[in-house]
Amino acid sequence: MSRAGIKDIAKKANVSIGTVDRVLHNRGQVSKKTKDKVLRIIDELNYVPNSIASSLATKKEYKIGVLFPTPVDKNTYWYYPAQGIEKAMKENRDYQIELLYSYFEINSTLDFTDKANTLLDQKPDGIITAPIYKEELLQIIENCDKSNIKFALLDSDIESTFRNLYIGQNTKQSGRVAANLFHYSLNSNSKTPPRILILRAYSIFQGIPTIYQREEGFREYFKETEFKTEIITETIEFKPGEDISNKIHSILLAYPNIDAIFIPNSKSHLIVPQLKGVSQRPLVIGFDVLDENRQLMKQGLIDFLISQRPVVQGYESLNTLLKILIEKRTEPVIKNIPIDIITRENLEAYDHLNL
Amino acid sequence: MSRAGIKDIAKKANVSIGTVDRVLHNRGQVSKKTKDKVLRIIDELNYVPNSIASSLATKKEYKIGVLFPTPVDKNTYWYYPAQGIEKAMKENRDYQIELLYSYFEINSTLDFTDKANTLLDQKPDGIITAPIYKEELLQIIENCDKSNIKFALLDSDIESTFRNLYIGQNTKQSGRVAANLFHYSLNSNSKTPPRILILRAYSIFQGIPTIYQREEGFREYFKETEFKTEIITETIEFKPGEDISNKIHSILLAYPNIDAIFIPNSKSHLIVPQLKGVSQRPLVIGFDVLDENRQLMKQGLIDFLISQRPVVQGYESLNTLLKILIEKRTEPVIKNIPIDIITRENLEAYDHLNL
DNA sequence: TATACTTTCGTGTACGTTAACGGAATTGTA
DNA sequence: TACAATTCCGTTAACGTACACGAAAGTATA
Repeated sequence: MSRAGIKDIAKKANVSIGTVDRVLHNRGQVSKKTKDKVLRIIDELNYVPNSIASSLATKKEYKIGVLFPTPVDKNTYWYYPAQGIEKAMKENRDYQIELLYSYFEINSTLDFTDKANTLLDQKPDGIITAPIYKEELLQIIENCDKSNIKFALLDSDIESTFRNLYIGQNTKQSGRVAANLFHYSLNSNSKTPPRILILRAYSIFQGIPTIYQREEGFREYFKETEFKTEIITETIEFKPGEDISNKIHSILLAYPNIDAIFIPNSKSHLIVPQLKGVSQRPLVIGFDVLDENRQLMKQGLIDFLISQRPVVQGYESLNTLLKILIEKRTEPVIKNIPIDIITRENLEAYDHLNL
Repeated sequence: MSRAGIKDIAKKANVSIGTVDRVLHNRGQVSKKTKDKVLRIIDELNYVPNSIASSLATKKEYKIGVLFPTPVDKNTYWYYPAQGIEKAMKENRDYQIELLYSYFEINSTLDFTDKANTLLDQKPDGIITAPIYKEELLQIIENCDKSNIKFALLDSDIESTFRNLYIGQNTKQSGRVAANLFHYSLNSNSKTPPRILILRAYSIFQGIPTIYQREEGFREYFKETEFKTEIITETIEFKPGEDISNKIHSILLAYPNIDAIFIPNSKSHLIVPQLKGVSQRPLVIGFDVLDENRQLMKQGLIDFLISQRPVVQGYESLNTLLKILIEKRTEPVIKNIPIDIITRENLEAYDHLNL
């Protein structure tokens, strides 16, 4: 026999499907006695709702807010999660989903809270965003909890005290992966230990924890292994759109005999073009396969890129959030994103939708 | 206004929904004149069927055959695609799918055609299998075409002259990826060029094209770059279950000063345990994150594994095949699987479901 | 006991599509 | 022209669930 439905339950419990429905959705209006009976039978038949029929019957429209930093172009990380969300929208076009996009200035905590609150005013069923400014975010999440707005966090290094949906990579570990690749690639039996430059360039207010966590993993790896290195660190803070080629140029000039550069965020494309003239090119590991990074890797200016699949993250966020809303789930869902190693040789094998 | 439905079309065309349904599904019984009219209006309203309602209304049961080599345990590659298929089954439990599993002896072409034909006798709607024995497969595919049985090929290096669904990796390129990793990791400025051993071990009758294609890419890479290497090749054919540790041991003894070993298939776990005593351990690159390979990588006996995401392949095969059957698609679908690079450091970040 | 109110429950319609059934219109045959 | 065969098309009952509506039963108040 095929799966038990609401009708089977009703028959077996000598009640109507209406009653079963009320029990299933906790709508009250059912005496404790019959409720218990129905629940028992639901359990007995181990009823699983037919989500197809369910979503056909409900005409509910889901409003979902998307709160990202403004993506200027394909060289902004935040361009990509939105791609994944759009893909998920297409696949779920049978559901009524209204997307409320909202963008905030990446270097302004004020703008973040501002846009977040505007979004909340529209009373969405769920919100997709990222923990760029954790302190401020905590406030927002508290509000959401009160209004029962579901929460999906991308790029979140998972140590959730919050609710709902978390999608992200083990950030520290991704730094270790970078170190490991250097370990393999740098010549160990030269007399002096290899010199590695860690180059942080960001326009986020006070930087973002991600960068430091990656760096932490990076250093930890070398400390654990017997591999000796000399690590130099440089930081560039800049405004979005600002031309920093000079700053970078002078840093690179200051350290002429560097063996490797570690760029702990997506900004390789701002840095490595300055390496074009250099004779003994250092090894470069960066993050995120942005459009320009991809080009520079093809040209041989970037050796390794570590991807955190932003498109997949976006895709999964909407998909899973929707599932949470439909199935009225409450336990938090955690999706761990693999740490992909991209080189010139496997770059083409990843189409942009699974990056 | 929301999406146009079958009813809207009917109204606008002054026909009944029955007629619209007939033209939508090409069931005939409609005069050319009204058919054209309906088609025009379908186009005008750019009607997209509501697949939710559709799948609720059809009670069709889909029979899908799965034809794989017998998976003995978690160290058989073919254990993993089945995992993915099971995952897809769970997600699609609202559809009525009957899975017809069929396993053949991996070293017998006869058993393959035999099991394949038995499967076809059961008249499935689709078949999922892999091009292990291409010649024999061609026959089967021809038969399927005649009976309009849809075909999904896993692990297929895409150069499809066939139909339906192809899922696979660019095999040759994956060999290049391996070479590229050696290129980074092997010490270039020693006096003698590094010595690389290619070790093929298989129990498939006459080997499988995949192995040779990977090898081809591997050699091609070194030929293209100026990187000098000495490449030695050894082959071991064995019966499933046979203990080949002695054979491997003697091969490794024969080449004591090897710098690296390239294992172009999933059999690392049969080979590298023999390296345990060796003082100057060679670099090892293998394929596929099987259970044992994973352990050996953790122990440091395997440096890189290249994954072709067998679980994902299985998952996608059923999912997409189902979509093809439901939407009655005819154009072939091709899914390109990324070439994942796995190391000790990012191993844990891939849970077995996205490998 | 009559009336009003509350709780509990059953019925019916809807969601958009599928597909069987049978009636009307058209064509063919004598 | 009458009748059968065929083609065309409309009606209707599903599919499993959601939810509004109102009826019945139970409880409280006079």
